[in-house]
Amino acid sequence: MNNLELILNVKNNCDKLQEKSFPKGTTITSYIEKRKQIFILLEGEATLIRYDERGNKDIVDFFKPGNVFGETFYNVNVSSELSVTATKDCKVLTCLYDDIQKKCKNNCKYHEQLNAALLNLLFQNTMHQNSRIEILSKRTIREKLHIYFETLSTETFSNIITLPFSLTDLADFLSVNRSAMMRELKDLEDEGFIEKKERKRIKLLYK
Amino acid sequence: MNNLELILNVKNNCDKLQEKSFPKGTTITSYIEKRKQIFILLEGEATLIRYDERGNKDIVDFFKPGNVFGETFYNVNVSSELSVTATKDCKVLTCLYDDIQKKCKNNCKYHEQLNAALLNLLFQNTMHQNSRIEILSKRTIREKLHIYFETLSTETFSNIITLPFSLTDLADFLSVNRSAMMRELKDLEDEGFIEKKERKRIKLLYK
DNA sequence: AAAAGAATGTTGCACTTGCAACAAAAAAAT
DNA sequence: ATTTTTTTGTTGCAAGTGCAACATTCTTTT
Repeated sequence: MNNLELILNVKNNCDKLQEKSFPKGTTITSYIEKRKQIFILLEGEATLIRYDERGNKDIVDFFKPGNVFGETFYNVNVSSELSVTATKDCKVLTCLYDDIQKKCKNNCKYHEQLNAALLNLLFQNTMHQNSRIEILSKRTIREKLHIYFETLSTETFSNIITLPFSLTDLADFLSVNRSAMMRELKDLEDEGFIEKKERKRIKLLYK
Repeated sequence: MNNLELILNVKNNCDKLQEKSFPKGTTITSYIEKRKQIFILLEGEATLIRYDERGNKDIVDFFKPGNVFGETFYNVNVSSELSVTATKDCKVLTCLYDDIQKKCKNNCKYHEQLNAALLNLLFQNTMHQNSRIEILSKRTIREKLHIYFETLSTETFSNIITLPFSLTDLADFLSVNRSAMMRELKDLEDEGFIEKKERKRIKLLYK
C-alpha cells in the first residue's frame, strides 16, 4: 500500500478523517478560519494563491495528489490573503490538526497508521518545497526557467515537458514579470535551447 | 514534554537514534553519501550551503534547534554540492530514514513516540519553509528585507531584531547581490524605516 | 602587538527586469 | 455563431539589481 491508500484505509475506519469534493473553480479553503485543518489532496489539482495589498496575484504553491496543505503551515501574521482554489475537480481528505495526535476514545489503532503515512507525505512535501526554494533562489529568469524545466523533465523522463499551468501562471509561480519571462523564452528559443511545441509543451534541446 | 524532549526520551530507549557532536566550523553532512540519514538539530546553529558550478556560494537554509535536515529532503539530480556546516558548536540526533518506519525487533514502543514527535517537527519545518518561500517570492530587495525583518520581529516580540548571521550571509540567504542589498539598507535608513544599532542589530521604525 | 583575514560600506556602470500598453490569438461563455 | 474573457506575444522605457573594484573597519590568528 502506498501512502494515499494507507490514508484512505484509515478514513474508512476512523471518523476523524472526512472526504470532501470541490468542483473546478471553487475555493477549498481560505487561510483565515480559526479551525486548524489540514488537507490531503487525493484527486485533481489546486493552487495556493495570495493577493497582496495592491491586489497582485501570486501563485504561492501548486498542489497535486499526495500534497498536504492547510492553515497550519502558514504564519498567520502576514497581512495578505491566502486561499486554495481547485483548478480541476478535486477530492480531498481533511481533518483537524489536533485530532491527528489525539487518540480516539477506543484507542483506535488507525491513528498510528495515519501518523506514519502523514510523516511520509510530509517528507515528500519538504522535498517539493526545497526544490521550489532552489528555483526561487536563482538570480535570473533564465536560471529559474532552466531549473524548473529540468525538474519537470526528470520527473517525466522526457525532454518534452508539459507545463501544468498557463505561461501567465508560470510567471507568477517563478515570481517574475510575465513579459520579461516571455522575452526570455523567446531568447532561449532563438538561441536554440528550447523549441515551443503546442501550447504548454516545450522541447528541451540542451542535454 | 515538548518535541525535542520527546525525541531525547526515545533516544535513551532505542538504539536507532544516535547523538553526535560537531564543533563550530565542521561539516555535519554533505549531501552525497548514499546512506539516507535524517538529522535533528538539538543544540547550536548550522547552515546548508550550496556551491554551484561557478563556485558561487548560496545559503540554502539556516537551521536552529528543532530543525530537521538530511539528504532525504533533496532531489539528488541537481548538479551542485550541498553541505551542512556548523556555525556554532552543534549537537545533533541522527538516524537512518528507513529505520524510522521499521519497528525494532522487540517492537519497541518508542517508535510510535518518535513518529509523533517527528511529525510535529516536520509540520514546523514546513511552516519555516513556507515563510522562506514567501520571502524569496518577493520581487524587490526592499520587500524581501521587509518581510524577513518582520518575521524576526514577530518571533522575538521586539522591534529590535538581531540578525542570525552576517550581512554578507544575509544577502546570500535572500538571494540578492550584497552591494545592492547594502544600498537598499542605507536607503531604508535614510528614509527613516530602520535604524542600525550595533552590528547585526537593527531597530524597525515602521509599526 | 602586528599581521592576516573577513565583514562592512560605497560608487559607477552595464545589464536585467519590471511596468505599461497594446495587438493578436485562443478559450470560454452566452 | 457571436460575444466576452483570458492568454499569448511584443515593445520602449524606467527602475532595480548585479558586478567589479576599492577603502575602511572589525575580528581572528600568529
